[in-house]
Amino acid sequence: MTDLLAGLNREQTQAVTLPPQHALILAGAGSGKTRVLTTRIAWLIQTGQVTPQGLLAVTFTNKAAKEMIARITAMLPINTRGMWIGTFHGLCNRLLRTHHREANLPQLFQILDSADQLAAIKRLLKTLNVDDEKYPPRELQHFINGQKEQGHRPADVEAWDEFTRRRVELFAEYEAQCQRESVVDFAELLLRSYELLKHNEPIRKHYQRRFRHILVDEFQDTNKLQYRWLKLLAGGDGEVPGACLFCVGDDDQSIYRFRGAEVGNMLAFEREFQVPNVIRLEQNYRSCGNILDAANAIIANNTQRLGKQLWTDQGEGEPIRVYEAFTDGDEARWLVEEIQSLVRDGLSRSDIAVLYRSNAQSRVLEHQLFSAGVSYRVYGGLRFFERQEVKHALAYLRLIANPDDDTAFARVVNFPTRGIGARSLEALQDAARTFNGSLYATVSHLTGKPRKAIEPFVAMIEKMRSDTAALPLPEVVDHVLDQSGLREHYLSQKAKDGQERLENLDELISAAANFVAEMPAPEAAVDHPLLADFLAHASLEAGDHQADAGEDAIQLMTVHSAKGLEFDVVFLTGLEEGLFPHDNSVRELDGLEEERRLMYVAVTRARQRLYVSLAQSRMLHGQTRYCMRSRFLDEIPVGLTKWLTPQQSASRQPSPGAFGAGMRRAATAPAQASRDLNGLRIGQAVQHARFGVGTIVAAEGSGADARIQINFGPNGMKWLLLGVAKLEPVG
DNA sequence: TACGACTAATTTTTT
DNA sequence: ATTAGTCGTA
Repeated sequence: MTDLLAGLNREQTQAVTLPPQHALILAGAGSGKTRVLTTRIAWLIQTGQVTPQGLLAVTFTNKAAKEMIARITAMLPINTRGMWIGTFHGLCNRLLRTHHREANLPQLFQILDSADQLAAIKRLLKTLNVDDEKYPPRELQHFINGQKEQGHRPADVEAWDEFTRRRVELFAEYEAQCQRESVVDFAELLLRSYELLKHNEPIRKHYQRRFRHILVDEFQDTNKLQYRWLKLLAGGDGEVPGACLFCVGDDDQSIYRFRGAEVGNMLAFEREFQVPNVIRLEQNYRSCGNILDAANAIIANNTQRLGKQLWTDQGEGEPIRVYEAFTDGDEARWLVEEIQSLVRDGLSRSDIAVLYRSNAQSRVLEHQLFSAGVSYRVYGGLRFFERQEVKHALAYLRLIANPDDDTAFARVVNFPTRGIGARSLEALQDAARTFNGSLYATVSHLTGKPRKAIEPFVAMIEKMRSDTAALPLPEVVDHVLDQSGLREHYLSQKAKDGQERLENLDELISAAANFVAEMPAPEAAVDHPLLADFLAHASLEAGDHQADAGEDAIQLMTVHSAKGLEFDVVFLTGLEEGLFPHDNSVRELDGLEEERRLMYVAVTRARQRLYVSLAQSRMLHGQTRYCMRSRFLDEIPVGLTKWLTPQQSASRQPSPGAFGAGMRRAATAPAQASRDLNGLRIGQAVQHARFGVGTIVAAEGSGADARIQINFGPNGMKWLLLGVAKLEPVG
């Protein structure tokens, strides 16, 4: 028992060995959060306080779930199979498969990923003849998911205006369509299993009795519905005592508000459960002192915090290096040189990360890295199960498992092309609407030319199903690739990237083989064993975000995707107003605080050395933008930084004289900036007849298009045409 | 059905 | 600058 706790600090030990009560662990960046969580689980089991079956552990990503399982198995010789450790969605899927009857779903229901969901919505709008200009599919998708995440069904939505009323109708139509097609989207997995537990007392009590300890990772990222789901499972119910909720999170690292995460859940949890144990893990084992001090100083500017101060006993380490480039290209060139010199000094490339706020920034960086021959890896591209050819193949498999899946049907009915045109499909959609059946089932009701065109497709799927019924899964996939004509299509010259796509299709067969190997053999002799499970796996786990994990390459990623990772050296690029913090966020309520948390996450990724860089001008959307340096840069105490270039960019609160000619390097300063701005400078105060006094924040375009952005304080942020606006310099 | 031309949008992302 | 999506023509 003691060896489990070996090496833990006081707070960590306290958290791991808490008595069976609710607990909230405020775990700062790099404070050993995952270790505490997994050790807590191992400790609970080892001390006999709970059996592996009596425990529920929830994470957000499959990666985190896998790591948790791996660490637990390393600590305890137990079989984790059968333990309920997984993502919210994975566990809900499990719940719904087990109780599909009670949840009013067929056992083989399919899961729509976001792209499938969007396709389904587009199809819905088309059949209902809805103007997609007025109701953009993406917006509707966001609306529907947002409502579901609030726990709302169409009847629960308060609609005060015509627009919302109509969207609610479409929400209801969408639900009907999903039910008809036996498909379930991500939000629905959550909501459906929440409702199952809520309304089915025997099932609810069964799980409430079973789970004595519920542990939640990244609790700050939970949305409203997820929190309610947890409350339902953990809440006592009459004679059934409540479970212990052990929530681990960091309010300062809450960066997913834009997709529904509610940091407020942390406070709500503490209040509603009268949490007797709030433990702060503030000792950081990752970063040097200077880096932590910078992070602490930055996050201290946020007002809505639970409060935490990271510290380390590692010493202050190196200063934070700041580089100010003239252009984004210069920034990238400098970065590559610096990286090359680090590598020459013996640092391995995979220990270096280049972070940016938005994906668009990676292009310039990649270009320079590529020309210099430095190998790199970009996170966040298409994932395996999201690739076009893979989705096509999966669509055929989905039709075998569930012919009513109209999304899959529509996707491949004419791919590879088999002469089924828009007219035939329209006829089919109309007929399906009148017969209130699936596209697949409606084909037999068609007449004339459309029927002739589509019938062979249905026959083909039928043949596939019977031919493959008794085959093992990988062979099913192989067979489908051939019989559908997909392989032939990508083999032909006209398909672009054919070779690569064929490789991915082969990879899909391997994925199926791996999946089968990791699954227990199916009990009964059923047709297409494991097919539905494999399809669920494909939807719930889209595959790795990165390619070639083994290669020693520089890691490029957005700050968001860097959360949870750490590197010896971090380059944080594009520290400019408008970019980081992003313009769109500054306008939102509390948006700036979230951007600052993002900055905090970025800074705390670095172990040894942190570089922070910015460019005075940057190509954005094909136009050069002139930028001020980010306010976040100014929030780092001066004593912690070391400027590699003379400080020259405008700060947000300009001090008198800071922009004098003497501060600029005359020979190399970007000449356009002053020329295009008619003698005005970024950071300069100007007077406008209507808006009053403001500060020039940014400029873009040239000639007649030249526009400048001015912060008029209480009168707001305005973009004004330089040639039109009458501006007087102030001071 | 396939291709080229034109238009609009372009923060962050897991499941 | 780029890319996805729509529209009209061959």
